[in-house]
Amino acid sequence: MEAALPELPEVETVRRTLEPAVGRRVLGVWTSGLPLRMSRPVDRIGLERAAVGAVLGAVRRHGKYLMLEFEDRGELVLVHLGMSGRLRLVQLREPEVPHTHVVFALDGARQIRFSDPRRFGFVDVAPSGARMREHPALAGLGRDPLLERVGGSFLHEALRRSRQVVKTILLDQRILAGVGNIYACEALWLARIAPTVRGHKLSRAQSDELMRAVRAVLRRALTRGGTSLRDFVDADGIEGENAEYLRVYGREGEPCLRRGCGGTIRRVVIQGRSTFYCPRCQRR
DNA sequence: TAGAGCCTGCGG
DNA sequence: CCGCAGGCTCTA
Repeated sequence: MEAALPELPEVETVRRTLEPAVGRRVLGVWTSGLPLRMSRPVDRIGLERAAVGAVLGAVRRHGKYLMLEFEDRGELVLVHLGMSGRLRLVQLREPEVPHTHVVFALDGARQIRFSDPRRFGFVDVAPSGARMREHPALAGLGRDPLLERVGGSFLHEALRRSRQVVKTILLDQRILAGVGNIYACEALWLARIAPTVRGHKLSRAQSDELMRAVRAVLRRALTRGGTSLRDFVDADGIEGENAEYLRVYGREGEPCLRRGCGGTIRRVVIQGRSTFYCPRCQRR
């Protein structure tokens, strides 16, 4: 079992752990100089303009994106954790982990540090407030299932418009923001829908059930996210926690955990991603 | 719209 | 020691 990838619940957990930094002033910004997502360099000048000298006003999230908002500034700092990104609020004296790429020095001998071995994540500057969506990463972002009321009708409409299989649609951040590979698998299992079904084949009732399953899976993971993060320093802690609540992900060849099903979990590749499901109880 | 590419760690 | 892991962007 692998450690939790940063999907919506993990990102929300990170957001909460950053809250104590609100009210602190940014004294400086340091960058490693290495390029991050898509080999793009970090805009250090922009980060300084947006943050240095300002007081952190809020830490917000939409989907898998984090936004650091500052008081009396027209820009915010946008963070995506990619696959292996970490954003941590630490004491100055805490040793720096390898692959640290951006550090915000705060008053009170604290730092916010972004580390990311694979460099699939990024830290960038975006306009704050209503103009936030001018940043290309946020422009087409869909609805956040935990921040907004998203009904089955919304999902049903998106499914009807598409010729893609349902799992691909769940992963489309332009529709629902925050669902990743693991929770897409988990939600489909919970809703008893096979990942390979074409979206437009789903009934309104199935869409309702799937939307409820998405929320349930994300909420459940979020309640355990705090636990995972506390155990985070202790790397083994996360894995145990993860394995405990994942019903299908990573369980190829193992028995389906649905009561009375008796099926065996299968792995298929959809859109180049491992997809786990039970061919017995998840309807095609 | 499908597939390549980005990247490092780690499992086989 | 090769190849898989995967979120997102870009290209054909």
